[in-house]
Amino acid sequence: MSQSDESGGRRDRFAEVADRYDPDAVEERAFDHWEAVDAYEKTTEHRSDGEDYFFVDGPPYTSGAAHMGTTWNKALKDAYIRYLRMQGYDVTDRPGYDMHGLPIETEVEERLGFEDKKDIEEFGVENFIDECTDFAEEQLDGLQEDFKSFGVWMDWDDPYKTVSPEYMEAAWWAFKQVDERGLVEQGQRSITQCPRCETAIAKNEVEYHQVEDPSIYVKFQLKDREGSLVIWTTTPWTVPGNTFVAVGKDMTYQAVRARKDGESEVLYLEESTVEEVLKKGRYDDYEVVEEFEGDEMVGWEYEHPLGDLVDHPGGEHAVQVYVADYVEADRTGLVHSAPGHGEEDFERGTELGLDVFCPVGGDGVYDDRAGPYAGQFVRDANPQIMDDLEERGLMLARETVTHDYGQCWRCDTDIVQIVTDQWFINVTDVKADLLVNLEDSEWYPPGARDNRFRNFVEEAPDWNVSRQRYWGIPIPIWIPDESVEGQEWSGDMDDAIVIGTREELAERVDQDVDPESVDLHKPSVDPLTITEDGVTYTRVPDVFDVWLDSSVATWGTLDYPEEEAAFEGLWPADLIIEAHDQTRGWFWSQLGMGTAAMNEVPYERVLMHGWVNDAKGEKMSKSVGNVVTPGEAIDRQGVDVMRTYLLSVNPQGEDLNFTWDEMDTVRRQFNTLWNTFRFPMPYMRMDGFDPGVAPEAQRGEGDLELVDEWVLSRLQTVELEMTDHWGGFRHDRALDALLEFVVEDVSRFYVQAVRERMWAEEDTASKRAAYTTLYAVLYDVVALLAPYAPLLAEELYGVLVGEDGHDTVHMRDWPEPAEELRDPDLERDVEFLRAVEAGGRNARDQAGRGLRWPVPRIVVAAGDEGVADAVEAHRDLLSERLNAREVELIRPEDRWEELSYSAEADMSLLGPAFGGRAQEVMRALNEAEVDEPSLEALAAAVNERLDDPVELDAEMVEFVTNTPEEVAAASFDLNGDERGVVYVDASLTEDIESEGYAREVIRRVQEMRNDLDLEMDAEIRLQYDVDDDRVADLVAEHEALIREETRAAELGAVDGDRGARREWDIEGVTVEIALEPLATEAA
RNA sequence: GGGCCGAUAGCUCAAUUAGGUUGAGCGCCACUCUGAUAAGGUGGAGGUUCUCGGUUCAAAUCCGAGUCGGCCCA
Repeated sequence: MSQSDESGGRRDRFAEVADRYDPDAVEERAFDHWEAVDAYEKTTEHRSDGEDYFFVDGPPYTSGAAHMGTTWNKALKDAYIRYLRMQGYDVTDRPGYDMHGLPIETEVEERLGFEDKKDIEEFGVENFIDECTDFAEEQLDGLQEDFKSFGVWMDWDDPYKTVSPEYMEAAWWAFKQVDERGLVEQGQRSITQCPRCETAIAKNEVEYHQVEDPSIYVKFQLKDREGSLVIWTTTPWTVPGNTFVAVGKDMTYQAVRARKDGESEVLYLEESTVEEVLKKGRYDDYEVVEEFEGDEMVGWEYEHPLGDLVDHPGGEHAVQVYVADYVEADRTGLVHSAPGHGEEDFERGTELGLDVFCPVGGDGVYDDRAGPYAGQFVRDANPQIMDDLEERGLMLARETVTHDYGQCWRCDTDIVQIVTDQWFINVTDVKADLLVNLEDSEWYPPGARDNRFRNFVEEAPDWNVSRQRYWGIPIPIWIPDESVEGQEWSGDMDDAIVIGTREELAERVDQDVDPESVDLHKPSVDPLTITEDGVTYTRVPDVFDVWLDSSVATWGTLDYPEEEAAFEGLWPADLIIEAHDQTRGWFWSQLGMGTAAMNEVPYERVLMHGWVNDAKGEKMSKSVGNVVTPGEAIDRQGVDVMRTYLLSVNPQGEDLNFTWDEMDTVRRQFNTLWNTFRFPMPYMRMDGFDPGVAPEAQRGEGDLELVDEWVLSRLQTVELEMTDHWGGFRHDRALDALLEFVVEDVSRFYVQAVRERMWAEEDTASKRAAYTTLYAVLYDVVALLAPYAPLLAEELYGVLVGEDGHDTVHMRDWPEPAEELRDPDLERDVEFLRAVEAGGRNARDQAGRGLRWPVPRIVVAAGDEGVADAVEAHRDLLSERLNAREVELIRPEDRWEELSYSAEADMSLLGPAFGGRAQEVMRALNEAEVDEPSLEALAAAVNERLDDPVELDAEMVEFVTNTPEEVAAASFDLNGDERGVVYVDASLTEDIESEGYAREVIRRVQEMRNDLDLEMDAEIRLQYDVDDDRVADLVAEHEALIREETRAAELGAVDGDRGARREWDIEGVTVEIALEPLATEAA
């Protein structure tokens, strides 16, 4: 940090920059600078009067570290926040963290060595919640440090946390709105339950794995007719709960008489399954007795297979056959249905008005109604149930099957499907509103909304928001305390109390509560009771599904309802940015909650990005070992390169395949960028160039030359394009435009073109014009770069402005293109010229004449008017770029008269046509040379050589263009379209040789200067001897040029042995060069 | 098993909106250049546009069926 000063790493304007771009050094300096000048605070303050822009951070879950996907997400958010600020907006940038939920509970349970809920109860719920809080805060700190290290600017001092009282209040408030709209209800649902965690878990929290389960075929004996229905199941433990058998309405069933060991019985099976099932039952043979359509079987009664053991409620319509649309024609085509377990069974059973019988508790253990199985864990009871069926002669076949089965995502316990009381938000009641509100959000990419999201919303079931756990927002429902005699809740929400705020809580509960300081977690609110109209209410014990927490983030971010002003002014969110997995996550939960609570979608724009996969497009996973962490990427190439790489790919829904190669490419481009900045600094410093404090105002000042006007015009065009791309959420394309401009236009063309002007020792108007132009370009480039590579941009901005300007580049306005500097015609002309130039270099290459040697002339045969006009208008530039004394232009309608044409004969056509004269004609053809490539001219030339004229055919000949001696030719094209030919006359004259040799000498001197590590403007004593009198004279003609280019204050013949000396071979001539630096004047 | 998305040069992507000879950058090879030097210039190799089938004078593009990868759901 030797170069830093008290302003925190900002250095003098035009200070010397390192030879190479060194991300570590740059980033350390920039971070220090930010801290020293309070760059973040100053930037937000700077925009505090701007138009509001309400961005909402989707809160990452506080378990686990930031991975490359999180990094991409935060880099995107940071880039847009920076960009929007540069556009003048006052952007809300409060980060958030999702801190409740089962994942953290299980982490903590694991830490404490807990097995199940009983351990938690013993430990104490309050203690457990404290542990969860500590764990979540610890994780939050880690994540936040990571995000800061990515150069992300958000309000790190004041993140919103889903565990804070004001945030939890936001959830309560929303839930109360939902209740007031009549959309809250308690109800039974078939849910996926983790028997270890003893809670419902969301379906998207279920993971599937391969397990081996029983696979049994069971006979259900019919009551009023002979025979049995045959059903198939992999869950014998659900057979006690059997309430009906489902058939397919239009499927065909057969009654078959099957024989085995001399006995026979009638079995009912779907027709296509008969063979297979009877084989499994080892029957000897069978005959089809009768056929039925599914709906003909409705109402058939059967004996419950375990009816004698289990306390099944039965009921008038139970234990019968019904049709259901979930039946498929496989296995047996008859589906054992237990509304107390399966989801489809439940729905169909409820529809049919059947009692729901679920003799299983939340811990997966049978209750007393299960008779002999009571007290057993359901899966442990499987063998006994199968034995009982066997004993009753009902088991047709008993096998095992390996299939996918769901398990809890946190503790890997196999789930059970049971029916329990849960709390729901009835989103299905407002399905139409959901679909209307969804249209109010604008998605990038648009198809994600209209296909994937809409499909999901259309199919979405009611939202089960209750969890029977501890670490979450308590559900704010109080119902009559049923332990009090004479009180029983009606199940009607009108007879329940829903609390919406802390204030309301304090007002209504029987106990003393301070709304300012109350914590809303279970230990605080569980003991609170409400007594109204003689009825005492207690809170339901459940907590919210953690997805409900983040669904209120748009108002939670604003501390609503505690703070009202911000909500009134800002809500709904202008923009959210998350990955495509959130379609069914946060994008959905917010739409659901927003619609249920306020009938609005809480966000106006969605940028939906993808996931980061490995180089082959496969998911990064620890077990596969293909994970790349952000830390590794930063170690290898730095923060700016990593960010810019992540921001260089399409952000709209597509996954990113992470490759080091691509990241290295960004590094190389930054190196070029770095060199582009480095190049003019020494000159500007030496000349004391002062761009003033408001460099924008200087654009176009001084004697601008064509290239200056051109590069300024290109800059305006690039700004236009970039702004356009940013507006369409394609910042990746904006980045392409920027880097192409920097690398192709500024570095490879403009800097090349102004090199000589900057090198001039005297203070010329031309040099100053080059300074102001390049300065203006670089000044805007740092701004355009800032959202992508905020640290590098900071460093380069510091080099450009020193102590002037803003404290940080991020306070800058996004560059506004200046129409008056934009000249599309000029840009197009230069494009043509660059094409011509490439052709010229190609031709020079062929002629073996490097750019250092001038050529007397080039001739451009323009293929069209556009090229011709461009060459005409900018001859000087072209002659300079191609180092040609003269540029001749041949317009498309003309022909260069120095070309001649000859022809090659096609003997396969000449032979048949001319027979014996073919040889003679061929010779004449090959010798003929004409001025224009026409058949008439050629025929005339040929016939001149022949005694008897012949008729020539166009097919017989192929024209060949002959260029004069010493002339090389190359065609050129633009974007693949051929636009003409460049001819380079590479003939030598004394004049040219003189300059060529002189430049060869200069080049060697430069190399020696370089070897001596001389400062750019260090003066030298130069001596040389040329071992060839003619060449010596030629070189001597350009001594002035040599002095100027090599900063040789003294020039003469080699004398003595002082200084560095070296012998060179230049085109076969030995040249001895000696040089030494002259002492600089006293410093 | 279902929905959505993707597959084009070794890599990253463009060309798909009206069907008309598949392109760029990077990488690679050869030559060249040497005061931006971990650069610059010129040339070159590299493609069954995932596969199969269909529509069409003509398909990377439209239709159908698959394969592989991703997300979500079962």
